[in-house]
Amino acid sequence: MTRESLTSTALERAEKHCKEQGSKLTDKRRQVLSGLLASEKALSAYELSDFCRTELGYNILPMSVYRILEFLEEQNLVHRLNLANKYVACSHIACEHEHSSPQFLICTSCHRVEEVSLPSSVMSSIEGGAKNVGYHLARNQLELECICSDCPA
Amino acid sequence: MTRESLTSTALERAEKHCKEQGSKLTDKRRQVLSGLLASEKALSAYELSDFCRTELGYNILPMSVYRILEFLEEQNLVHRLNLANKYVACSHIACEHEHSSPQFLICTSCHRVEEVSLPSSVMSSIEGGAKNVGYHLARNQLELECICSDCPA
DNA sequence: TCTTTAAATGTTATGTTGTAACAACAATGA
DNA sequence: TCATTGTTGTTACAACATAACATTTAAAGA
Repeated sequence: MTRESLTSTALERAEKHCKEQGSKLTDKRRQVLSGLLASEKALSAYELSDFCRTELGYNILPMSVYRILEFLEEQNLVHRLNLANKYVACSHIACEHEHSSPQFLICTSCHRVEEVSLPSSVMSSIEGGAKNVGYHLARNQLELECICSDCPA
Repeated sequence: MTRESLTSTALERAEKHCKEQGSKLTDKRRQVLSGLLASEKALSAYELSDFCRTELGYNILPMSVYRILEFLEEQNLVHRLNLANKYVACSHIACEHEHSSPQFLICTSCHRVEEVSLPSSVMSSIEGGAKNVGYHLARNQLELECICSDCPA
């Protein structure tokens, strides 16, 4: 599949998904999501606003991007990466696969992101370690600073 | 041991550590480190500047705090938490214990931080998962959003 | 000791990221 | 149609971070 058809498939799925949730994927929201999909990496709200304008001709101010990203995150269509203060499109929009606890490998050089599934023993081991000191996980999300195969070490 | 004596022990160790590295723990650096130790939680550079001034009477502008935190991080006396954009004093300054890969449980409510040691199998399992998709870890540091025992869920 | 040099800190300005508050507009249902 | 709600536009500002240069302090060598 080409990137374009992958993106359009993802947008169809996203629209359907929103409808099922009783909300709507408006034009602006579709534009923001398609921008994030097209960029193929993690972007800050400001970067995404720029990308939408310069690459796709969509004029969306950062303030709106923030709001729309918040909406898309509630719909599980994008993920917020707190480690990088950036957002990525969920890599499972276009496939049927249902993800459990999202785990992200973030390239600190080019900001490409790989969404992986580590063995559940990892998360339970971490959760156990936290419990030992009286903490419990607020979020089942693992974010790791990495270097990807395209970037020099 | 009281908190005060723990802090002064930590400061002594820190000074010794710096000397061994051929650098110096100056007055300002000591003040910043003691502020972070006294706060007993993770603080941003601006929060730490405030804390030093209002709680300890040390007047250090944020710009200097940033520089000093950078120095202290190089010395492994403080850790930068990218997940929270804050800093914590290393919990191993005052003890002999040498830490391997630092792993932090961060209370998203009160910003108390627990520095733990998870079984090495966890990190190697994560590293393996990364390698499978052509990534490798840039930093052996795990940061997790938690709720601590003092805060309501 | 004096001088030179380097290191540390002070100061000001500015860039970046994120949010608050309210206005304007659009869609929906009675 | 009108009222209600949801979405987007707009402006202002708060918080976080760094750049550039001045000043002070410490260290090292003559």
